[in-house]
Amino acid sequence: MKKEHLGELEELVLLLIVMLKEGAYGFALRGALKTHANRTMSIGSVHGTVNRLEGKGLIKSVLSEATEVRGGRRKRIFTITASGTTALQKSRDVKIHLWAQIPELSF
Amino acid sequence: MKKEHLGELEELVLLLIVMLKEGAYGFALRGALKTHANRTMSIGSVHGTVNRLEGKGLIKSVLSEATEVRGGRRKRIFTITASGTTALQKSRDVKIHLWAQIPELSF
DNA sequence: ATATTTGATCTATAAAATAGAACAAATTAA
DNA sequence: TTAATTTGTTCTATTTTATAGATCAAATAT
Repeated sequence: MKKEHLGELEELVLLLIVMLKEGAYGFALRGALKTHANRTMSIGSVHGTVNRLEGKGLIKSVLSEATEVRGGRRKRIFTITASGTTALQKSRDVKIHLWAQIPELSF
Repeated sequence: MKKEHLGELEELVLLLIVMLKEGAYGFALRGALKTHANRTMSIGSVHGTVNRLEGKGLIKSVLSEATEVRGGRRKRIFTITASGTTALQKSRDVKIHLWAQIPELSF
């Protein structure tokens, strides 16, 4: 029974992939997770998430050319797909709707 | 190693508990999940989530008195705690922040 | 050649999400 | 007064997500 909703981390990573644009690859995502969401994660965790996201068709990836920095290997660059965008908007809409009903949380 | 972030469903349920107020119990949550988030879930799933939330101290529960409707048993009423509210605000803040950086999603 | 650095992949485990059956208590009907 | 119905929670099992850490690979330094 395949789950059809975005996990919490999946949503974060999707958002970060859009934000980072051409710079969205493993280590960069890990860094962005830290600076933008205050999440310290292992690189394995990040790759587990993007692999899952790609398996669901919410993102796709291509290998970039190697750069000239010391050790700079080819990066796997991620970009969001149309269904990824839809999933993001859907989950955002639900939350916006719910928050709107709850003035008592002083949002 | 205990996870410290709100799962996707946990967040939804937390929000719904605040929204439903005194009416926040198992079946009502299941109904609200359907009408407000378009999620069809078994009652077992809902209770699994509230139990987890209570174990984390994000909500608490009390048994209400039985009502006089046919079969109306005592309900387990859930209310959010201070840390539950904090968790909700934290996760909301992160998303607001990220969405704000991504005008290209036409939010 | 061989360290060093940047990066992805593999393996294992814990936690979250999910369904469905079992159980319990109240009301209604026979 | 007891069987059926209704409202509700709890228990058990399984799948999917989340997580860390080690391993593997390729590029630049020395």
